[in-house]
Amino acid sequence: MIIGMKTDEFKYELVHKDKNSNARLGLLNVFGKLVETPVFMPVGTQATVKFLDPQDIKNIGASIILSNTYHLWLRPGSEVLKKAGGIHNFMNYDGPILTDSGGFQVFSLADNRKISEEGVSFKSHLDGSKLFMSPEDSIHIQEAIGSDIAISFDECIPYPSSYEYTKDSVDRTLRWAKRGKDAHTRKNQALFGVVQGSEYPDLRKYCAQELVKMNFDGYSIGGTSVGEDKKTHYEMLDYTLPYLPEDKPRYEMGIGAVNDILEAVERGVDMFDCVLPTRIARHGTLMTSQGRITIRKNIYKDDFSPLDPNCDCECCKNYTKAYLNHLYRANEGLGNRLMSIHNLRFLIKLMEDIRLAIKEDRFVEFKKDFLEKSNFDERGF
RNA sequence: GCGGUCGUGGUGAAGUUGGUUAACACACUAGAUUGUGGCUCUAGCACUCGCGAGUUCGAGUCUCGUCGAUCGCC
Repeated sequence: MIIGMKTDEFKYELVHKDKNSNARLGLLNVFGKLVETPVFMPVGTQATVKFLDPQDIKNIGASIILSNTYHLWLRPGSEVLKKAGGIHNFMNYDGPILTDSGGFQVFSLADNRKISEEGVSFKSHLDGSKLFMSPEDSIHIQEAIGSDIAISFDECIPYPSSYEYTKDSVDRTLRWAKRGKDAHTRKNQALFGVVQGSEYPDLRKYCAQELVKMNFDGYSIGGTSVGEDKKTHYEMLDYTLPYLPEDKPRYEMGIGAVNDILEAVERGVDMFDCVLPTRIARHGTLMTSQGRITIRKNIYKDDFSPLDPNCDCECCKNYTKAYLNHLYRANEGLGNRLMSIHNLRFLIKLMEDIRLAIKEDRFVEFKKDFLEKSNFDERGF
């Protein structure tokens, strides 16, 4: 907590705007806990960033993490989290936590879902039981979880979707946003609305403007990176960001490739989360200053150099590629932990560099430079 | 010494009454991975059935020999 920072408010402060782009440096006061933006939020779906404990999370420089309403609702359930005194107590992590609404999971991994005006019925991926989630349910669960930032329950539609379907869906998502906002009672929890609208400029604009009228604490941009090409992806941002207020944080959901992050920051996005760094780490793919390294390959079995000589993480400072190759092949938990730490640190360090570049009005050069030197392919990892 | 059983890829092993491209798993190799179902998904990888000879149109599958492993008996 910073002295003078109010512990009872959620506030975004625009610190500096880059002279040559829409990139912006900001400070987010999350009820007394400080988050510098642009920021990358590690994902801890089930009240844990897989393989990392809270000390690891702090050590890599993460200032806020993400968790998930759908997963925590199914297990351990709202009652347990209430009894625990909220997710911070439960997982022994005192930093800010944002919860996704569960909307995405209902659409991405639950079977037999049916969307109605009231909400979504679907089958649990754990035991197949029939469940139902309404926008109000999502908010109530997030209040029980006790996250610092809650997200409106929205429909993340596939790409491509027809204009007609998208229009209907946007209207429903807006009605759901209103209902969620009306159901939200916690004063010490911020609530973000989610802009949908697929690739359609007027629908993105409409959705953003209608949400802004409802005056949320921040605005998420959803429905990107769902199969569209990069050009379309960035256009979706172009169609959305001009309609979001300057004094509120903007969060693009589910983004973690370096080119996507840089393009979004350039357009004025402040917050990101993604499973990408941790998921690919567990599968043996690492993002480094030399480009992409697939650690499971045979060429690393006796390579005793560090994973990334330019990285300051626990993994790179203390261990060799050969050791990581061995840990991967032996399916040892330590490998998952070290490689997750590295990939997260890589992105968090990128965000630190981005913030410095914005502060010094050289973001555009920084971006160009980074992309030229990074050796990643067009996917951005 | 006698009798039985077995001998298939890096590994464990399927292989009907002998019949097209030798199952499957692990390992290995190469991909995938963006609001997380950690240990996932996709694809590839065996001129060959211990060795030699024979029977047959055709043998991993039958016969003989030989080498090796293993069990039992003396």
